[in-house]
Amino acid sequence: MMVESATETIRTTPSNQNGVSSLNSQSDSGGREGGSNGDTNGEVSPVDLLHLQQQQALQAARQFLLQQATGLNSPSSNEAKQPPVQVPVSVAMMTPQMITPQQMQQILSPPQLQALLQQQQALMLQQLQEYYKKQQEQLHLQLLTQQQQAGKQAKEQLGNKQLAFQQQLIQMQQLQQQHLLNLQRQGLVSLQPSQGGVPMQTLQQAMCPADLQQLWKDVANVQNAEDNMKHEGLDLTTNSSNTTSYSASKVSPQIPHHSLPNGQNSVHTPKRESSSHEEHTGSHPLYGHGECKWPGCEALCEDMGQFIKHLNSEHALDDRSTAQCRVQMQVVQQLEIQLAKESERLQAMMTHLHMRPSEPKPFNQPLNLASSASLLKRESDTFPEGLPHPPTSATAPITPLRQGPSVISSSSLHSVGGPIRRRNSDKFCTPIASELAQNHEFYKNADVRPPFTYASLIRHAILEAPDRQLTLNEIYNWFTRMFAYFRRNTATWKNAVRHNLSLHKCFVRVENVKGAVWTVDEVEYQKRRPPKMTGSPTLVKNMISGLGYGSLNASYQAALAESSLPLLNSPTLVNTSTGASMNMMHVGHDDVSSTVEQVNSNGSCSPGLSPQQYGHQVHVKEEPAELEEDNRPVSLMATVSQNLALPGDERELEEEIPAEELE
DNA sequence: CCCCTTTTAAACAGAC
DNA sequence: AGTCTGTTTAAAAGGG
Repeated sequence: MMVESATETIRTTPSNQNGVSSLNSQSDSGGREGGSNGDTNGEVSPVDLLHLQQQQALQAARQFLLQQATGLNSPSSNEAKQPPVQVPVSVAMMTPQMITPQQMQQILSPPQLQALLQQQQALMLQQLQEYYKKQQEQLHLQLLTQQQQAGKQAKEQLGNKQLAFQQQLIQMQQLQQQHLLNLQRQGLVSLQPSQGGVPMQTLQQAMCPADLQQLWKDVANVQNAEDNMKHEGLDLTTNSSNTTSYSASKVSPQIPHHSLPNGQNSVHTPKRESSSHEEHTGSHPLYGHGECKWPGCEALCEDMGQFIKHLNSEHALDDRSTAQCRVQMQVVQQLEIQLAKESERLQAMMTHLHMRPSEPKPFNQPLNLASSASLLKRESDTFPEGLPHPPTSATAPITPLRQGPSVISSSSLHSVGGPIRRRNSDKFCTPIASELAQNHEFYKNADVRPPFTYASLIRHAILEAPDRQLTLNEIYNWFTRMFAYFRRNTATWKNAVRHNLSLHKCFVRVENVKGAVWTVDEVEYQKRRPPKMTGSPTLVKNMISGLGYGSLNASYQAALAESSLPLLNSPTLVNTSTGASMNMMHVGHDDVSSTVEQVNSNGSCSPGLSPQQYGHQVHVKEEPAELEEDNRPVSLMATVSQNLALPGDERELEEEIPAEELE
């Protein structure tokens, strides 16, 4: 393989994601105090430029999210063609101020980010070019003017000024080139919707981390201003306008807002169909805590009368209100669909587990974790599994919302936290496969370090093999084949691979006819890493709060099913859904990986559980006994039943759900 | 601060 | 002798 030979010595930065961040830092710092603007006119400085970019990105991002969230198909978006670049509603619904950059990354899957980025980059590029052009023109003009006046002015002065201008001009050009180069380097310039392999990196490189951070921050800030409208949350109108004015004013007014098909959509849409506005009655769902609860509005109204007045004046039947209304309708619609689905699923699950289908509790549902993107973050043993075939979730297809198996990946969750631990959730089949598949493509082409540990990668590689065993060399090949990242620094990661193979008990070396092969001892693998995973509690909470929207990540569901089933009995937990369920989800989510992986090899699995896992391994070394095929598959069921049987018994729970998590 | 996991580096041994 | 494989040890980084 070229891989081997390609032992590039180029950027051998051992540090993980360094490469990514380092690149961009320049753009950021570059503009910083550049103070270049000060003198001549109120020219826009690099700093402003950056702001501009950020704003654009921000807009694009918000647009994207909202778009996805509302399900409104803006004709302009080119992702239309692209498969499942979707963001779960819940994401958009999340309390804005809580969305951190990291979470964003985690929320959006690589492909999504790519799409988003591409969009945004296209815009930015375009605008940048225009901007540069303008600037140059202006400079030239000024230069000319100066020259003309030169005659009357002291030569020295002129010389200085000219020099200054020229320098500025040069600076501009350099900046521009640099920027373009930068963009090109990342392949951003070619905004083909193909999405083939624009790596995550791209995003990060195109915008330095700082930019990104800023971007997210801005998003948060802007939205922050509107307090929590998580419920109503979809009011783009105010948001977008705020955003623009707010920041645009700071920057340069030439920011074209056109890029936001959606936002305007809500404002300008001339349609006035649905006009469900018959609020103002006794108890006003739109009024609470002295505030108007209209999406995006938080006008303070001391009393009902005032509120009514406000309502009639501010939220009369106009285009805007209508648009907002429609959005809300969509939201509700989606939620209903989702609810129905989840309910159905719950029923099936309970039935399957021999539980009384008690009340179709509508409550469990609200747990949508719209997470996606299994972006960065290491951990999550999960692995982008879906390599071979994306077994669409057994359930998912229809709803636009949920349709995104690709969008939702458990990994994201874990990622949040860190190491997570997996349990025997392997039995579950989750729809994430497809998503992973996507990610897989991504990692294959993007020189991005996969967010998985060596151990999980190795395991995956081995499990993916026909007979679940690979030679060291085959493992190497798998790495290089699957991840662009591992096509360099071979010595380093190979050493790591060997090290991992030797170090972890879960990897068993088996003497084979033609040599030695490595296999995976699932039991051991599951055992390791007792440390509880902790997804960022915040994120979790956010998701929950923002939740109620979006789709329930299958993986989470699986996790939920696994770990929480026993808890379903407890009304408290169920109702509260938030805390408890969240945690539970957490607990399980890392399992996804395994789940996924299994899905892969098996090809398909029933939503319930797929018994046959990679059960049989070629045990050799030590204790072969325990893990007979028969035993494995049982785990889930066993666990469940055990739990069911002994509600009070902590045994299993302890393992799966550390006390704290249950808290 | 301690513990644990993961990653990276590197030394070393045995086999080919 | 050089390369591959495997095993170990150590240290640093990150998180809980």
